[in-house]
Amino acid sequence: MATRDVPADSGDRAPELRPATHDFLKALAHPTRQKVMLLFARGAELSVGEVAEQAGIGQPTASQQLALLRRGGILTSRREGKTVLYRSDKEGVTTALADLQAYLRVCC
Amino acid sequence: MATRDVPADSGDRAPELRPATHDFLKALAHPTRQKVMLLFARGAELSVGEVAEQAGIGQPTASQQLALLRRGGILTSRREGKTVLYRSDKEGVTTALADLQAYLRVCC
DNA sequence: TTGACGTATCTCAAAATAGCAATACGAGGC
DNA sequence: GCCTCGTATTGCTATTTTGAGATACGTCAA
Repeated sequence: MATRDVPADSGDRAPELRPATHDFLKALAHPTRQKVMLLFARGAELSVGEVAEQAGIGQPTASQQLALLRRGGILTSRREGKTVLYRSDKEGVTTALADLQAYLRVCC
Repeated sequence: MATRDVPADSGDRAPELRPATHDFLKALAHPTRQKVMLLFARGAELSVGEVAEQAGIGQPTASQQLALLRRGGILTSRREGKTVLYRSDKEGVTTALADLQAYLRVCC
């Protein structure tokens, strides 16, 4: 019963992936969301409708996938009047990447 | 027709994730496989049966998940008589991580 | 308030995935 | 050859995920 009592990284290294990093991996592990992310190159800030149009998906689908990417710490959003603008979350990505590397250092 | 003619990184940057990196992300984006990977800490070399037992999963399931991890470039395998021994693929992980970072540099 | 516009949520069908039992394959030992 | 052990593959079902249509919510203008 001492296999997963450690919360996050109490000691020298992280024993397993943080839930946030798991969401990060799941968010990126799908072609549609990978394509969506490329729309945000160079710090572009896009509305849900723009993402839907440029990615060739419906508006509800875009809203859902953007929410998943935000949960994964890859995007952030802010309201601008009626529209919601998304942009990449550089800090969230850095954090997830660091946790992933720490995990891989342990098991590889 | 000029959306995905580039093989990997012919120019300055990688426009999208390589298929191998996609498999890498999918392989890691699941709790069972994350748990399995922790069994390979410190360069441990394990048979399919050992993984099944230590991870608390059936032998066919272990075989399948190990195959997915191998396809993702995270594990390698070799035969030793009747048993097949898996261990982490340090080089594959490094390659996938580098491609992932290049991708994130573009879109974030 | 009402109406218009953009976004989020709900509901559902199709597709992908995880896991197991049964079974086939492969490598020794006899 | 046959038998045994370890692994891979084959169905198969249960769960999850994707994507779309319909609809509710939120914000602004009039």
